[in-house]
Amino acid sequence: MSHMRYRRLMAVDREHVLRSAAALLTRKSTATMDEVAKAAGISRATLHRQFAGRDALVRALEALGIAECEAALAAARTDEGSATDAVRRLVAEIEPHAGLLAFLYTENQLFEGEEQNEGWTRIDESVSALFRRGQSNGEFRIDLTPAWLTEALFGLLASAAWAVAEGRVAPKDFTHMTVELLIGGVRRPEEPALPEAPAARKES
Amino acid sequence: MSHMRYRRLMAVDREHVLRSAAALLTRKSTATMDEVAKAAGISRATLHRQFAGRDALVRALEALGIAECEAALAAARTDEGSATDAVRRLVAEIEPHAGLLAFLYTENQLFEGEEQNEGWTRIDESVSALFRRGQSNGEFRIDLTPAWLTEALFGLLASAAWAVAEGRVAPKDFTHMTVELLIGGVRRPEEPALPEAPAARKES
DNA sequence: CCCTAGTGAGACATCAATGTCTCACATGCG
DNA sequence: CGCATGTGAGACATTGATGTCTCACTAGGG
Repeated sequence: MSHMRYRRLMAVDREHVLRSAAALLTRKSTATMDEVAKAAGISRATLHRQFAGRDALVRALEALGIAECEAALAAARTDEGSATDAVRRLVAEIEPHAGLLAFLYTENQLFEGEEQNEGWTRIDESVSALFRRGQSNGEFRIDLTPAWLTEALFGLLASAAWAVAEGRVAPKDFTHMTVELLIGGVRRPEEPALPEAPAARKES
Repeated sequence: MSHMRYRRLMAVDREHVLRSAAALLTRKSTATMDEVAKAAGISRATLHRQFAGRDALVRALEALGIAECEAALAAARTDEGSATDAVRRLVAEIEPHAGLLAFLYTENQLFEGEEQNEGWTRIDESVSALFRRGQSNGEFRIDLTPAWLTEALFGLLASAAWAVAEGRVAPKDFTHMTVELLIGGVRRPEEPALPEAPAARKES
């Protein structure tokens, strides 16, 4: 935005185009280049000037998703405090971009080739490291591999994004539901012989 | 299979075609009708005689997935015993078909229309009922809605199918990882003041 | 005020997947 | 041994998305 003034004329805001495309493709992953252009408020010609083709657009979205994941990882400071809280922060940071993630998740075209973006590898390793840390310090169970926990985290994020988009869960519950299921599972926490037990954490 | 002999000539086994298509599309969801035909060992013409088009094929796969889910629900007897064990049985029953489920999951074309197959609705309700039962009898926490838990279950199944297909987790761990994460979450179960605590359930 | 860069609109060719058709062939049946 | 049925192979047209190009227009800079 801020650098827009430096461009001559009403140059297309590449960032805005990407956001629009992400929002549209999240809802309709088969959307046409024409639809993407209209959603961004530009013509197909201009869209094609920015992104050489649908493939280039998807790649750009992938890069955007990777950048946002890495930004979220940095902002969540996953190496500070308890691993549990770090996971909470991480999910909260990623939440706004879960829609894009869900879209990329289904774009298996990105993964079936040999040359899959190394960015995902780095992200996977960062998240895995977080789970490994939690296992090392006794917060997390050790019978679930960090690789699986990482997969599950992104899977739950995508599921939550879908569920919200479909109106099956309230958007405000996104983080809570994702994080709480991942952290604590569905089982009701056992109450160690307390006659009066708090049913569940009331905090919304 | 058994009724094959009743067909004249080497009539195409519709069931076999569906299975092949499911297996292929699970790996490469953009596979061409020609590829699907080759994978099933038949010609494109014959494939097209069985399924009027790609759309019809996907619909048939959807029906197959629904049927398998309902069969799994029935076999798991989700209304017997503890809800926790019922979830375990359900995941174990669905596991063999998780690949197909994962494919259908990404085929959002199936859901964006207005007329989405009511079979999914019935399945959702059955699974939701199971979670609701677990909440009613105190096994499950009540701050996560049954709708979300249902979404999460299928999301985790799809994630696990992907992770196995990509070789990130061992196929034999599928059920355990899915079920244990869903049931217990990632947090290590608290050990109520036992000096010598079993680290984690050893049972594989 | 003129010039230039960037845009929108549309025409046009291309390309891949698909739907449709024909025809030869094989196999089981009578 | 013919016949009928279902199949494989391929040709062909269609369709929809895409890539490419031209051209007029507009808005800002000099």
